[in-house]
This record gives sequence, structure tokens and C-alpha cells, in this order.
Amino acid sequence: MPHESDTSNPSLWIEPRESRIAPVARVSMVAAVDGEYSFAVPDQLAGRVEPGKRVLVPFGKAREPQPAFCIALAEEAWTSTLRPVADVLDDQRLIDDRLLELGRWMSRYYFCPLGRTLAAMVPEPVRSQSGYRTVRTVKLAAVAPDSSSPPPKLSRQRKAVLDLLASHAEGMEIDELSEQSGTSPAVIATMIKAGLLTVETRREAPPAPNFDCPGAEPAFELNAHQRAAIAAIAGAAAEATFKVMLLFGVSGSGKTEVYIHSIRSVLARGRQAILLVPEIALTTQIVNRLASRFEDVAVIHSGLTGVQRSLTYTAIARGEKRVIIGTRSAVFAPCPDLGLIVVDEEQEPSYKNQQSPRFNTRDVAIKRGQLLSIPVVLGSATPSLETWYNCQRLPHFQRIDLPSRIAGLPMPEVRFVDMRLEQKQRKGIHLLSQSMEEGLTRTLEKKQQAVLLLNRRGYSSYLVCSQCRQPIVCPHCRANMVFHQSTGKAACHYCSAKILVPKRCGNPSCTGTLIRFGMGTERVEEELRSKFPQARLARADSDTMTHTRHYEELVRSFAQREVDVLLGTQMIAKGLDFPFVSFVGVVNADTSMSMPDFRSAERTFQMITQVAGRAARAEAGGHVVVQSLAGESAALQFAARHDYVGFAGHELTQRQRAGWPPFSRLARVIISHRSVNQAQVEANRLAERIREYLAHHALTADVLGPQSAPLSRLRNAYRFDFLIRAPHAGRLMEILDALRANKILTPNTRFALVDVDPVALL
DNA sequence: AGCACGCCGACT
DNA sequence: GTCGGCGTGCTC
Repeated sequence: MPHESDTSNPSLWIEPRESRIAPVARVSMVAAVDGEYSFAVPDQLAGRVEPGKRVLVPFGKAREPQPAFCIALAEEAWTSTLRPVADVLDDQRLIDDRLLELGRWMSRYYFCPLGRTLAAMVPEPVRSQSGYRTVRTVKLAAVAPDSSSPPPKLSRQRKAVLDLLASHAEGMEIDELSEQSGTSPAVIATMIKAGLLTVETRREAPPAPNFDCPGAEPAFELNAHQRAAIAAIAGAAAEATFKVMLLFGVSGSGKTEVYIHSIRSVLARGRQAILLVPEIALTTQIVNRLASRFEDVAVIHSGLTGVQRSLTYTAIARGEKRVIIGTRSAVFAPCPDLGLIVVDEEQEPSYKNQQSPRFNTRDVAIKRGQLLSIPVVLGSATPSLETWYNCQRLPHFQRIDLPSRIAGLPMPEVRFVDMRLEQKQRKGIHLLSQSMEEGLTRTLEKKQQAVLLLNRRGYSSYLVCSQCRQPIVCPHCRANMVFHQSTGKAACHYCSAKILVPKRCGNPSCTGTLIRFGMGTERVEEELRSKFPQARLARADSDTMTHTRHYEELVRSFAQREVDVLLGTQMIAKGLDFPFVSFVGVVNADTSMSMPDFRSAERTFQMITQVAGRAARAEAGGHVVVQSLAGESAALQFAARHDYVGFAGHELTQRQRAGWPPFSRLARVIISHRSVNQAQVEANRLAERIREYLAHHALTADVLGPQSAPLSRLRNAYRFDFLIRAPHAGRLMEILDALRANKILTPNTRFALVDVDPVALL
């Protein structure tokens, strides 16, 4: 065993070469390796290695060089111990400086290795240049310096080629050259071989797909509130200052027109705009409506092919596409001159990426706006409490109200039915209350349409105690369990746990008998069919809507009034705007209430408001009936009065009292392991280490848990989770940075997963 | 992500 | 006694 200064074996001794200043590439691996590493840039790659390009580097003990993102170039003193970059993978930069900066922030904030973050920002087809074609440009070979020798005799064809190229110094493509000189490609190939011509190959993007579908401008005039909103947004965009503007307006208050005019003002200044939407499949209508009002539009959605995606991305980077409409990933659109970002329905949980990096698109949009000094518009009728609170406390958050509804229509009337009373008063099991039936009857008589919302799929039902009305809940997830006729067991839809149905209520002081309280769409459909045999019915849930086109077909038939009653799950609460819908029924408002989450009241309020909005276009004034087992919670009462401001005030008080966001920031740490004990042990150990660290460094933050995680036993692993709660985002990031630096918790900590700003604790 | 180092069970 | 299982930790 050679000791440190052993020089007897030359192979163990690295000759200390003279240290010199030379280019060094700072790199982060595409693989899930945290941290930045340095590699020397060899002379033959000088100029080609650039930040935002991928390189291959001899990393670790791997035999083959591994892909990495170059994130910076530095002139540094280095020694021969620094290994050289092996190759450069991209000839164009994939990520510009601004996006690189955004990626750096995301990597820190969302606790994800930088390389993985950057990889998530650039779609795979873009990295592999899908749809690019190889262009071969032919040029004259450099003239030999020896001009004294007589020019060689040339055939007529060869001379034609050379003459033509003489007047095209920039070179010509082979086809073009062949055609214009009247020479066969074979002759050109021979000339290349003979060294008379040189060839340069480069990869070039053909034109991107065209998304433009110009439509007519609507005839109506903007109201004063809309004009004021547009002026405020356009003003901020003109000043090029970072500002977050909450456009707060109920459904039908004309937010979309404000988006359109604001974006136009930005385009008029020659800049680009991004419009983010939660889920394109569910919002095709509105996306098409938006897209038809602009030129140079790109719509980014999951249905694009790799080639379309790659070419669209390139066109955006070239500034050829100027309005980018899309879901999560569109927030990374490589706009060279971005002037505005709009986030529609900013409160939507689908903005949260559920894979690493677990970013919230809205917050990334805000960060991007800050880095670029441009305004970010957040639109919502029911803003997230985070945004609402930010508007109250932060100077750069501004609320813009759109208080009135365009057509001056009244808000729909909302009524509640307590299903516990209903069941006592009525014989037999009824999923639809008398109020619900009356509402449907009236709607059908008036030849109008109805929407019924339900939160459970399948032909199944809850098991509820006939005495105390407590439902059977999953031991793992605390969510209501669902009875399956076929197996006779109760199942949890979240973690797939199944238990034999007990005979009696689990509450020891009650021991009432269990009754089935049916909630499945199929079961409601059955009841609807028997009570309203004349109604034309359509059902939309994840069982029947397996494809986007099913959904589109449904929307079409509903729009053409081939359907009277649309029954469906959450998906129908969004995006559908039809003037003949005058009745909306919520079959059970309880499912979202039973979720073990501090946000359940907020979600319930949003759900009721959203679904009530479906009845908001009815001229005669719509009606909403909400059935519930839980009675009227504060959230339901505020929703009935369409009082978001009141709800927000009430709920913020609750949150402050309990120390939940927005009065704190959370990072959820999830530990999963195949063995229950191991999962618990690991979770306890990690939580304890973090507690110690926080206490030792006098950091005002706490650790809540661990506890058996809802949704445990997911994919054959038991899960435990705990929360790191910090007073504000800066502190949370500080803590996560420190834990990362001290290797207490890293993105690669075994069995652990970190979700910063979780949208659901389920 | 790879790949090596390290410490416990079935073999020529 | 070794060969090899995969648990743990590091990679400029």
C-alpha cells in the first residue's frame, strides 16, 4: 500500500504540471446527481463548449462519458487533475442565460439536481432535434495559393457549377446547385471528391407547424373595468417592471378578453407572450377561442408529436411564434423577448408538476417574470389563498377586480340539501334529493340543460353508519372507502387497500348498523334514468372519457343540445361554457371535505363556485343544488353567497391560527419502503436529524410528523411523511440548502422524496 | 445514473 | 476458505 508521498511508482504519481489559466466548463449531470463539477475544455472543443449546451464528460467511474449540461464557462487556474470534456452534444444552445438562471432557482427551491431540472425544461424531442433535416451546403474550395500554374481545363458542366458558386459566396444546397447549373448531382459529387468543392453539413429546422386559425373579432365592447385592467397590465408591460397582477373576476366577467388585449399590447411592442392554462384537454374550447384571435400562435399540448414539439420550440426561440399557449411545460418556452406571462386559473392544482422537479407552474412563471422584469398576470374567480394574501402584503402584487358580469346576468342561486334530513324524511334510498329532482324537472320542462357533478366513479357506494352517520374510512389514507358489490369488500380508491366490511359501526360508543350510501356515476345514472326516462343523458368520468376525442365529442353533442343532462366527475366542472345550462347539481359535496388536508375548505369553495359557474350563462338565472351529508360548512355558506372575499377572510384567519400556508411554507418529505418498519424507522431518524439541525442552528422552523402517509402502500411501498414548516419561502429555501450542503437531506437521500409547496397532503 | 467498495450466505 | 449477493456512498 503506497503511502501519500510514494513516488516509486510513476503511474500513481500525477506530475504536477504548471498551473495555468484555461477555460473550465462548469457542468451538472443529466442523471440524478446533485451538484456542479468542473471539466477542462480541450483546445479542439474551445468555442463549441457553451453554457446551455449538453456535453459528454468522463464522470466518476463510468466507462462511457456521461451527458451533462454545461452551465457556465470560467477562466480558472487548473491543473492536470481536471479531466477534459469528451464531446459537445448540441451545436445550438438549448437554454439561454435567462432560462438557465430560472433553472438554477428551480433546482434550489424545488430540491432537484440542476441537470435534471434543465432536462425537464427542454423537451426530449428538442434535445434530439426531432424533425430537423440535414442540409449540405456546397462551396468553392479555397483557391490554391499557387496561381502561377495555368488553370486546369474544365468541362462545360464543371465550369457551370464553379461559375454559379462564384456568385453565391455563401454556398448552395446540392439540389439547388444541380438544378440551377443544369448539372447532375453525380457530377457535383465527383467534383467534391476531386477537392474542387467543399461541403458543410448542418442541421436545419423546417418550418414549424402552423397553429393559426384566424377568427372574427367579437362585436361587443369592453366595459370600463376591462379597459382599466388592460391599461394597468399594458402599462406595466410598457414599463418593463416586474409585477404580479391578480385579475380577480367571476366566470363571465370577461377575463379572457383582458388577456387577449393585454397580450396584443405586448405584441405591438414586438415582444412575445405566454398564456398558461391548466389542462388543454379540458379547455379546448377556450384555447381555440384564444388562438383564433392572434397570429403566430403556438399551442403546446400533450397531443403534439415529437417533431411538432421540437419544431415549435425552435420557432419560438427564433421569435417566429409570438403567442405561446400551453400547459405546464409552456412556462419554459424559449422566448428570446418575452413581455408578458398570463396564468389562467392560477389556483388550479394541476399546475403542480407531480414528478421531479415538483414545480408549481404559477410560481415558476412569477419567478421568470421577476428575472425578466416583466408583468405576470394571474387570473381567477377563486384565487389561491397564497395569491390573495400576497396581494394584501406585497407591494409588487396588485389586485385588479372585474366585478361585473358582461351580460349583466345575475349569479345563479345556490341551495343546500342536508342529505341526512332527506334520508330521514324519505322512504328508500335516494341519491337525488327532492330539490334536485324539482330542479331537473323544471330545467327539462323549459327545454334547457343540466349538469350534475359527482366525485366518485364506478358503481359503488360509501358505507355510512345508520346511527352516527360516520363513514368507513381507509386506515391508511383516512379517505372514505367505497363498497364493491362484486367482492363484498370496502376498497380505498387512493391506495387500493381492501378490507372486509365490518358488521357494525367502528365507533365503540355507537355500534349502529352500516348502510350503503351510493355515490357512483353509474348508480346515479340509473336513478336518473328511472326518474327522468325522457331525458337524454350523457356520462363523463374517467371510465368513459379515455381519450381527448371522447371528451371533445361529448362537448360537441352537449353544445348542439343533443344531450339534456350531463353527469360527470370533476372534469365537467371546468371549461364548459354553454348558454343553455340553467341547472347544476352537486350530488355530494362531501368528498372534498373528507380529505385530510388544510386546503379542503378552499377546494370545496372552489369546486362549488366553479361548478356553479356552469349555470352562470343562463339568461333566466341559473340554479344550483348542492347535496351534502356534512351540513353547511362555512365554505359552503360562502360559496352559496358567491362571496369569495368573505371566504378568503374567514379561511385566512383559520390558516393563521393553525400556522398553515400562506402563513408558512411547507416542504413535505415522503419516505417509502417495502417494509413498514423500515419506512417508519427511516422517517423517524430523518425527521429527528432535521429537528436537531434546526434546533442547533436556532432556525425558526418546525418538523411536523412523521406519520403514516395518506396514500400509503402506493406501488407496493409503505409511506411515512413529515412536513418541514418554515415561516416564509426564503427561510424554507435556506433550510433546504443547508440540509443539502450538510448531506442531512439531499435529492438522493435513500427512500426519501421532497415535495416543496405540496398542493395536496394526500 | 453507474460503478466500486464492503460485509454476510452457498459453494468448487 | 472463496465467490458473489446487493446495501451504501461517491463522482470535478
